[in-house]
Amino acid sequence: MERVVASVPGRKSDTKERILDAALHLFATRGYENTSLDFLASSLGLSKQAVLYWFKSKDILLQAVIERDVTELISVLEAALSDAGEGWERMEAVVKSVFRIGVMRPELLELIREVNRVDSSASEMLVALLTPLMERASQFLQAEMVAGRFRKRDPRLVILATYSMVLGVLTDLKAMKALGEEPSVRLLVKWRQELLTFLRDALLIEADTGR
Amino acid sequence: MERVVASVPGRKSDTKERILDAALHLFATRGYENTSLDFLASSLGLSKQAVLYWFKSKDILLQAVIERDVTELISVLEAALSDAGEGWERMEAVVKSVFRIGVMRPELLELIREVNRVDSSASEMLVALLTPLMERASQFLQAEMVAGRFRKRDPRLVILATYSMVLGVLTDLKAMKALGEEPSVRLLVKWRQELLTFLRDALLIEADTGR
DNA sequence: CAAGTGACTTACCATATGGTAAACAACGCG
DNA sequence: CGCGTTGTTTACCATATGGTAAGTCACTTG
Repeated sequence: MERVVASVPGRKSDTKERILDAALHLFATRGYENTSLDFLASSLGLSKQAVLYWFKSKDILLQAVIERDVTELISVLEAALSDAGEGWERMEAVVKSVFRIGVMRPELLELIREVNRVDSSASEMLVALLTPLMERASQFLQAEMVAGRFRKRDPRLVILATYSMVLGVLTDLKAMKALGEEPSVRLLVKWRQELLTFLRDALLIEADTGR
Repeated sequence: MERVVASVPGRKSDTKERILDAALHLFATRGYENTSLDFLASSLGLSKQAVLYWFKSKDILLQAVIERDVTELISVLEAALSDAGEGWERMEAVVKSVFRIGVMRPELLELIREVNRVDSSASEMLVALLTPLMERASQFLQAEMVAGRFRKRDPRLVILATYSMVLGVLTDLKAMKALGEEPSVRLLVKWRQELLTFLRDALLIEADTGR
């Protein structure tokens, strides 16, 4: 409806990527059902059919967004889960990674929330993508517990709780409003620290790691 | 589409309540945009116009659901926040209340998730309803911190984190699937206990309350 | 018992939506 | 230069959706 960049109809266009970008943004911020192909297309200065040329259906578009962006997200987390040192350091690295994403590309996290909600083949895809990561995280936690560094808990609960907490702090903006806070980067930085401490107290077994 | 109970068209019908019940259920499980008035009505054996007779628009229906059900939810929490003893006991009572609701009437919590997401006047209403409760909870936490029973944290973060965590454990079923768990009451009871311990470690200052 | 009212239903409608079919423009290639 | 390919548009469509208007039917009340 505004962005009539009008790339030459000829060859080699970056349209596909631009559609994926817009879809990520709109699905995340306005919701999947609430984003029509017409709206999405015209926000790029395209007709709906151009979108349907690249992605045969809306559902397939959603799947493509997930495949591109969630895969990226997961690889970032996988990296954090592998790189950093032992025990708490590693846990901290993962949480910090998520926060970094939450600040720089909040739409990625909102997309996950959204896909988790929508009833489509896309959500199964998300589960399939997420499962190995969960499995790795679970094994990490279990190892830490056996080593006596983390309190013994059901690792799956720890994951789900942490996941919900971090995602919640980063995406539940409406709830923030009810708390009388406007979300800002400054606040998120502060809360990241507090949340890490919160998690540490909950997980780590006291061994005066330098309080 | 099936439930053609056919109450007498005459007087005094419970239709209004039945519509609210169905709306709560469908909005929570299928989402607001994804639930058409036609579908909702026919699930009650009514025509769409009967629904529009009681509620002038879909948005107003959503607001009515919130007004009826979220108010109820909040009063339950208010009660938990007032009744129980001091310190951790009270915190525990609140969390247990939420879990009780999550087990017995999961739709109530799912509705909150849903409304938090939908962009409508309804979400402002939710914020308005939730704000006083948040305020009370915040004051409670602050008092506990001053009294030296709870660790000193930003109360709003504690609320948001706890809120997200509990709601997440209770509603993020898809995430559970990725963890290889089918949600069941048995599991929830177990996780309620674990989550409480998790929270206690994070919040309570050690004073050997009977570890 | 006639008029009104409460609780619906049937008819209807404008609009939005996902999607199909076909035309069309620019380019690369033989 | 003609011709297929790629990317895109214009036309079109069936269906779904929220909502309006008016009718209907039973019961209540003056």
